[in-house]
This record gives sequence, C-alpha cells and structure tokens, in this order.
Amino acid sequence: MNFFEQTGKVAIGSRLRMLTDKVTEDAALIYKLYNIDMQPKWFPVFYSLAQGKEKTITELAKDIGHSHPSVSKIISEMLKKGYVKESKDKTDGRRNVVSLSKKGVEISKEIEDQLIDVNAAIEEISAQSQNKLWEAIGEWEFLLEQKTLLRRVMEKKKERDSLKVEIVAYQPQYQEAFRALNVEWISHYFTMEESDYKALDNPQGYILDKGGIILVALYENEPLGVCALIKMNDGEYDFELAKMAVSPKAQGKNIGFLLASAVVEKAKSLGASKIYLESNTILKPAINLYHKLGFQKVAGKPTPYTRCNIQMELVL
Amino acid sequence: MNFFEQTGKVAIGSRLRMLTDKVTEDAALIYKLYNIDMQPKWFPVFYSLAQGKEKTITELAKDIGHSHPSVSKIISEMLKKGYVKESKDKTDGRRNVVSLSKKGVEISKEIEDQLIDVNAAIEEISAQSQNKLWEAIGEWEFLLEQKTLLRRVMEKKKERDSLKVEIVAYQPQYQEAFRALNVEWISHYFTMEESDYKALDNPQGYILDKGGIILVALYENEPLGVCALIKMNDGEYDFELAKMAVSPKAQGKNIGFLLASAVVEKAKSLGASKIYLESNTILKPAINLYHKLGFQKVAGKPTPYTRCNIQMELVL
DNA sequence: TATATTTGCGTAACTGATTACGTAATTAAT
DNA sequence: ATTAATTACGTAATCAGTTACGCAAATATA
Repeated sequence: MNFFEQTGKVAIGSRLRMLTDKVTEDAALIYKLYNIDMQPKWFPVFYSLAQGKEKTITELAKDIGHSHPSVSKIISEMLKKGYVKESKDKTDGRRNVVSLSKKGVEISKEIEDQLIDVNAAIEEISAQSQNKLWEAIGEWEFLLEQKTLLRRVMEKKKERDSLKVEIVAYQPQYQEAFRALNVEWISHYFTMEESDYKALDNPQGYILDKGGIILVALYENEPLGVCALIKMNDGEYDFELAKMAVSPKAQGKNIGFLLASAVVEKAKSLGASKIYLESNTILKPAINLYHKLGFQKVAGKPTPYTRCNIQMELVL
Repeated sequence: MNFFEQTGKVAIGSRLRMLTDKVTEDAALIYKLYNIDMQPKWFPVFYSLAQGKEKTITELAKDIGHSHPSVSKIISEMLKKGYVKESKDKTDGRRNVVSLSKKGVEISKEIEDQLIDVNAAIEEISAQSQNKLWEAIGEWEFLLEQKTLLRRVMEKKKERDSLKVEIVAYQPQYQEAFRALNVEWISHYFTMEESDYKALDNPQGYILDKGGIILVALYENEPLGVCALIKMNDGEYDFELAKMAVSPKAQGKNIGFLLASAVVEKAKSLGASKIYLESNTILKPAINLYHKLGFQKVAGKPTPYTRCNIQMELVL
C-alpha cells in the first residue's frame, strides 16, 4: 500500500487512524497474556480511578477526554464485573460518585507488571526510531489547540486565492460590474439614493472626468470587486474612498484588502496626503478593513448619504 | 487533561485515537469551505480512482487499506451521488469494476486546490514542530510490521520474568515436585514406564548417588521446573540430560532455557566433554530448545524408553 | 418565592469502521 | 467430469466512540 506516498499529507488522518487501529488491536491480547479480565477501552477510566480518589462521571470524562455517555457506558460495564462501586453524592443528588471496588484495587495491582512491560516495549520502539511519535503527537496537540486545522487551511486558501486576484484600472467594459456590485450591497443593507445612481450610471462623467479613479479586482478574469477614489478638493481631503463593493461569492479571497490597498497606493502615487470615507457601522467587515489600513474615525463632515453613520480618514 | 503525562506510554493508543479524531473532525468542514459535496471517508477511494484506472472493490480495499465491505459501502454511497460508475467484469462475473464518472472527474478537478491548501497547512504544522509526525508514523508502521506490539510485550515479560527465576541444586524437599512435574508431561504425551518410576521415586539413589545432578528452577520460591544430569560412563558420553520438566503454568517465563543452560554449565564445570539426550519429535518446543543449546541429532544408541524417537548430543 | 437557566447523567440514535457469514463465480484437484 | 477450495463481494451484526435529547437536581434571577 504505497497509497500514502502518493496522496501527500492530506491523508494524515487516514494514516493516523490505521496506526491507531494497529496499536489498539494488540491491546486485548496483551491483557489476555497477563490473565487480566479487562477490556482495553476500560483502561483510561480504570487508570484514572486507580489514583485512589473517587470521581463523578463528568469528572472522569473530563479527565480522560471522552464524552460523558462513553464513560457512563464503561462504568456500567465495569460495574457488572464488580471492578467499581457507585454511590449518590449526598449533597448533590445528580452526582454519581464512582470508585474502585476491592476487586478493582486487586486488578490494579495485577496490572502493574503489564504496564511496566508495555512501557518498556514502547520505549524500545521509540529508541529504534529517529522521529519520536509520542513527542510529535504532543506538539500536534498543542499546535492544533492554538489554531485548528480548518483555520489553517482557510488561511492557505486565502493566500493562494489572492495570488489569482488582479487589480486593474477601470475600463468601460466594467461599468456594468461597477454598477451591479454596488447596487447589490447598497440595496441589501440600505436603499439606493439619488447620488448613488448618478455615480453608478455614469462613472466616466461623475468620477473619472473629475480627476477620480476606479480600480477593478479580477478573479480569473471576472470582475468581482470595485472601488472608487472620488476627487474632493475641499482643502482638507484629496480623495474620498467610495463605492467599494466585493461580490459575496468572492468571500475569503482577500479581494477587499487587495483592492483597498491598491486604491490607497494609487492615491499616494497621485500625491494625495489625506483620504476620507463614509460608511455605516453595521458593515463590520468593511469597518475592520478600513481600520486595518490605518483609517481613523473622524466627525463633523456634512454628507449627502442618509446611510452614513461613521466617517473616517487616512493620513498618508 | 494531564492524563497522558501520568499514565506513561501505555496510553499511546488512546492518545493516537484522540489526535486522529481532532484531525478528522475538521475534514467535513474543509470540504464545505471549497463547496465540494463529499464526505471525508470517501476521500481515499476517490483519490485512488482519480489516478484514472478502473479498479475492483477488492483492489480498492487493498489500495487504501480498508476492509472490502467498507469499500463496498462507500462505493454504493458514491454511486448514489453519481460520482462513480460500476460494471461487471466480462471475463469474471464476480468482479465489480468501478471507475469515476464524468461528474466524479469534474469533482476531482475541483478538489485539487483543496489538496494543495491542506497539504500546505499540514506542512506548516510540521515546520513548526521538532518531531515529525508523518515520518514518526512511517517508522512505527515499519517497526510494527517487523514485530507486533504484542510480540514485543511478550519479550519484555519474558525478560522480566526470567529475572525472578532462580536455579538451585536439588534438595529432598523438591522430590515431590521432581516427580509430579515429570509425571505430568510423560503421562500426558506418553505412558509412564518402569525406568521412569525408578528414577522419579528415588532420585537420591538412582541419580545423585551415582554421580548425577538435579537442578530445580524456582519462580517466586515455587519449584516449577526440574532437570537431571545422569552419569553415563559409557566411554563416549559423560552425562545424559533427562527428566527435564517445566510446569505448563510457567510458560513464557523462559524457565526451560534457563534450566537447560544451567545444567549444561554444570556439566562443563564437572569436566564433561559430551552430553547425550533422548526425546521425541512430537515435543517440538523441547527439540527447539535443545537445538538452540547446540545439541545435534545422532543415531544408534540403544535405549530403554519406547517413547524415544530422536537422540541428540552436545559436544562441549 | 416563583421561574428560568445550568448541570449531571442516563438512554437512544447515529457513525465509520470492523468481523462474520452466505452466495455465486472461478480455479484446482481427483 | 465432478468435487473441493478459493475468490469476489454484498449483507448483517458488532464495536467503540459520538451527538441529540430528556429528566431531575441545583443554582441564578426577577
């Protein structure tokens, strides 16, 4: 089975499962070898109780990392064998307090030799291998605790996707996309206003001819994001960042960030020193993005848009 | 859950299972992230078929390391989704030949990006860890292939047990054990003969007084093995190794080997140069043991025992 | 003090694998 | 040419875990 060499490491899950099976397989036989009447799956519970303290079902579950129904089932099996005893907690009637019975304690003594030998056998394997499995598992547990595999994959996807995103200057062929992408989100969250139609229906006359800029984000040659820089000339600000829109189907591709950064760079290269924008706090991802780019909240500017409830600026 | 630090490595099975679960957990969500309608458990089958060749159920099972019913079930699920197609082999009506359908091939293209990202994410984890999990698993697989965990544990048990075995010289208090242990195996495999009774009922007069030796193996102070060296003086041989018996309940403790080696050493120290023995080939473990000690088959000696069908000697 | 929420835990249903078993097709042996 | 053994594979039962759910007890809140 050279399967794993071909698949690459995606198959690490399958591979782990198979090794787990192989290791577990022998466990039952090992108990038999020592004449111990115990099932491998009982071991964690058994071991946990062998410390001497009595524990509730939930405590045991947390201790050994199983779900509580699993522990519940194991305890009822061990109860049949007479290895444990149950009792209700007097101060809390819900609690089922479990401890090893006399017979259980006897078994736990018998099992000691076995533990020594199994540990020795595993140490022997470890000694013969270059890479330490036990330690490697510990490291993986730690790293996955920090950041799940899903999150890591999402990041990699974003990285790769952003390589496919191309930021280009506006051309008449993108007018339809410029309009549609903006109408989509504006009418979804708010309602279209007079000044929206003016800019979206005639970007050439309303934005570009007045010294503004429009950039388009292409993903596999499809325009999935747009953003405009509108010339302001009010003495304080050079441009307003506006009409920024990214298709919802392009989420997680980092398009918003790439587009906005490109727009800021463009403004810089045109000699701008301050950019202004208006937005609404219900658009959380957008506000976060602006923040990430260095925009700061300001107040006091008059605005023609009723949907505006936050104003921001970026000093270049 | 500091459980694993306390248990020691016996718990490696549990620990592996939990890591497997954690890695597998995210798999379904990852497919969703890429809008791929696929179950994680299908992946190995899918991947194996994506090489392009059509394969039978059993071939697939061998390829991915599952049982054939498992593959059979997976294929029937994938069939419902239309990802694979089946056809009976024309030259062998039992075979169910499976290959990716058109839809399956499409999916396999869509999945490529995902594989890249997952691999990258896993490589990232690997890069952050000192001990390489992937390689460690490979080494374990190899080492367990060579010798199962059960066998390794058995060896450790034997090693530890043989430390508890003590070889001592015969004393009258062991006469009962000497007799019983021998009667046990002789009457089990053969029938007791005249010369057996003579030696067993009166070891002092029949063996020791004639210059012979008897050694006893004690395990936790209980005599569980015996072996005699009977003086021969026939010109060729100095001693006959005979009346060797080990209790069946003491199996796997290496007692036979320890006892026989001690007897051979004893003979050496008495200046012997050749030891003789008689046995029967149905006693395979015994014959193996004699072989291991260096005894070689010889022929031609007359013997009073009807059960003897092999004669051996050891040149010291 | 009454009501809502949380907690402990048992039962039931599900899941992804296995082994056990039966049937049909093929191949080997007498 | 039979008969026996092997092979391919589907179905059923099992296994060790899970999640979903519900009940009762305890705790928090109005």
